[in-house]
Amino acid sequence: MFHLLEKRLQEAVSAHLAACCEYAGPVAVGAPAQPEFGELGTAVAFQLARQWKKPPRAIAQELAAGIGAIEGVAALEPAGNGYLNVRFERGYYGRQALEGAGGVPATARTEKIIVEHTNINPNKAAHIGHLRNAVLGDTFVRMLRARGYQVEVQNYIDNTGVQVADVVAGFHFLENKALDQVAELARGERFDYLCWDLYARTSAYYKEHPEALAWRAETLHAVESGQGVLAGMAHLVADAVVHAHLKTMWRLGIAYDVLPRESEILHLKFWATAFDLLRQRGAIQLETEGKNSGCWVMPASSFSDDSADQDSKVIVRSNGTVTYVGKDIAYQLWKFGLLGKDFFYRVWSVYPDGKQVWVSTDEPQPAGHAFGAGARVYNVIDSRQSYLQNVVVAGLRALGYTDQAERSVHFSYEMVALSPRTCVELGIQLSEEDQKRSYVEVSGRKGLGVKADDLIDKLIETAAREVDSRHPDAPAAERLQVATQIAIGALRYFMLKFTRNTVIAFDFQEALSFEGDTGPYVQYAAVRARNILRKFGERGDKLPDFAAILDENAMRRHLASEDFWQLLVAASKADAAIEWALASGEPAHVAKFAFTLAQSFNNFYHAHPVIHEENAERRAFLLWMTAYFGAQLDRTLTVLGIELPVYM
RNA sequence: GCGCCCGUAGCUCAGCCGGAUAGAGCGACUGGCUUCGAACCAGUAGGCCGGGGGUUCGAGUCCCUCCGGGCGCGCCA
Repeated sequence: MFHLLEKRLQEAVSAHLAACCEYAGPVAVGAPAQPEFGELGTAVAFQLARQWKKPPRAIAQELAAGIGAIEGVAALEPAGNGYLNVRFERGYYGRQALEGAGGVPATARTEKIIVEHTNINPNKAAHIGHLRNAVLGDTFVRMLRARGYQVEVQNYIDNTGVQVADVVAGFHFLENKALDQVAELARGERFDYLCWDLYARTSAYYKEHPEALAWRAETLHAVESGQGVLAGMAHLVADAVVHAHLKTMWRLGIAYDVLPRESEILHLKFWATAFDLLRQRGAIQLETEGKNSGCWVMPASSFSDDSADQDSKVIVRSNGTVTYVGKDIAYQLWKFGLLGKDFFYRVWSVYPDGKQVWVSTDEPQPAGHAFGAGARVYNVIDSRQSYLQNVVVAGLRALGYTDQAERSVHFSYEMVALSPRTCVELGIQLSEEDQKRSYVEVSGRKGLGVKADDLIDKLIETAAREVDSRHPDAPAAERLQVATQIAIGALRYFMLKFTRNTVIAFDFQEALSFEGDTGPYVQYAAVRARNILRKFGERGDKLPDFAAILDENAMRRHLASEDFWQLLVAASKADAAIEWALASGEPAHVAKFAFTLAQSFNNFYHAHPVIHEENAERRAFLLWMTAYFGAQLDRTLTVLGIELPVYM
């Protein structure tokens, strides 16, 4: 609702300035510093003052007089040295909020947006760093969908890379396991945990015995040829671990549409096609001398401003194999539908809610689902890869796809490290240097880190203790469900409360907290709102007909109270918050808004008893406010992927 | 050496293309449960927004510079 008025004001001011003075510059509209100043304001008069050589205050006055009536706006007030503040018509605003105006985007958007996230190497269990990736990506998807965008969620599976090869080498060479033995293990519980340990052990073994690296080479070679025991084992391991990852992510409410796999990129020769394109259009060139002799490289001038100081990037090695960046360029081309090739697809698995997730395959399938060919692509990838992501985008540009290069976004985020205190809890030995730092980086290769499922389990355990003590008589299964929802709420909120370029120093104590700026705080507010309405019903009262009782005049009477008015304005900002978060690419803003909204409701809850209100009209208003807050909290939590427990 | 990111209250962090008196949570201290359940609320203390220069009517926000910290810069992915 707020967003609607915000847009309306912005358009009115812009239109007026265009008509009267041929001004076409930007007009920034936002909430004033103090609520007493009004609901919205603009400082545009200060900008104009310079050009027009007039005092800003005079301009603000002219604007106030010239803009004319705006639907829903009661007054335009010049203020301070040149601000123009706006007061809403309270009765109108309340009534519009009641009728649900401004809740949905006016037009559904047809272009397809691809969001790629998670992308965990399928050779070990997911850890907290992967959780940040997946939660950020999933929440961004939910934000887009909430605003009417069509989104396709991809989770890229590198099932033929070094990491999988190392685990396979571990099974085969280090542990002398046969294919059927590994298959047996893969059918068991927590195969991803077993791989986690084996991966660490194999990596450690390489370090002690560098000659064992030949195992890796042999395995990679076998995987590429697709023949033999090692190749079969690689398939088995990767598939089993992908199933484990999807299960872990599903615990957090995260699902995917399609899993494009590296193996099909190889078999369907995506790279060969991309290579022809790159060569024909001169994006890459064959080096004939120097250290990169025999390699196809992308010149530094393609991706760097001061190319004198930068090395060119090898795309094809001197032995003819393609690097990661090369494969990623091919993959990006496919995402935009520019490769002229596609995968075949089959159903990988079905989620408990019936939704299907598809996987790429090289075997022809009956015509069915098609994926890729997006108009816009977001790649949720850790900021440590920004150099490589730049090269990939430069590849698009060098091919002449400048539009697509601009629509390919590296949705980057900083790593999740561990607090020193948490390292001690996990029994990780810290050097003296590390102890002084505020955080310590995790390492999958060394097996150091917090596994996602362990963390979720620990959160559920902590939440369950609280739930059990508060609701000892509730059925056990229900208590567990509530504890799970609280745990997931806490975890998702924790991963979202930081802006993307903040390094998270993960700390158990902090993450296990359910008070203050946390997910459960927001859930608690929403549960309270629903409890009021439920309790009201349990007393045998019927919910009043809000639309009939609360006409514009009634709204105006109740919203004359500054207290109620500020609460309603705060509650009505959900769309504005989502829109802002989308524009700035910061899911954290939605989390922040959810917290502020919950705070507002808790204030309301504490200050105004609803059920015990004796005046019927006022009670109806309070009940409506409760319902409105509840709906807004619910909506915001949905965007954050946080569920609403039946009680707390 | 080059590139990117960070530096705001004791701690962890917000701060919407530059706008009015810099905010929140935690921690500390004081108070509030026989009410719609206190996973809550009200209040107090706590700041030269890393230092210095510049642009501007106006700078936590933009530019330059220095200091401190992190991450990248492979024919690994």
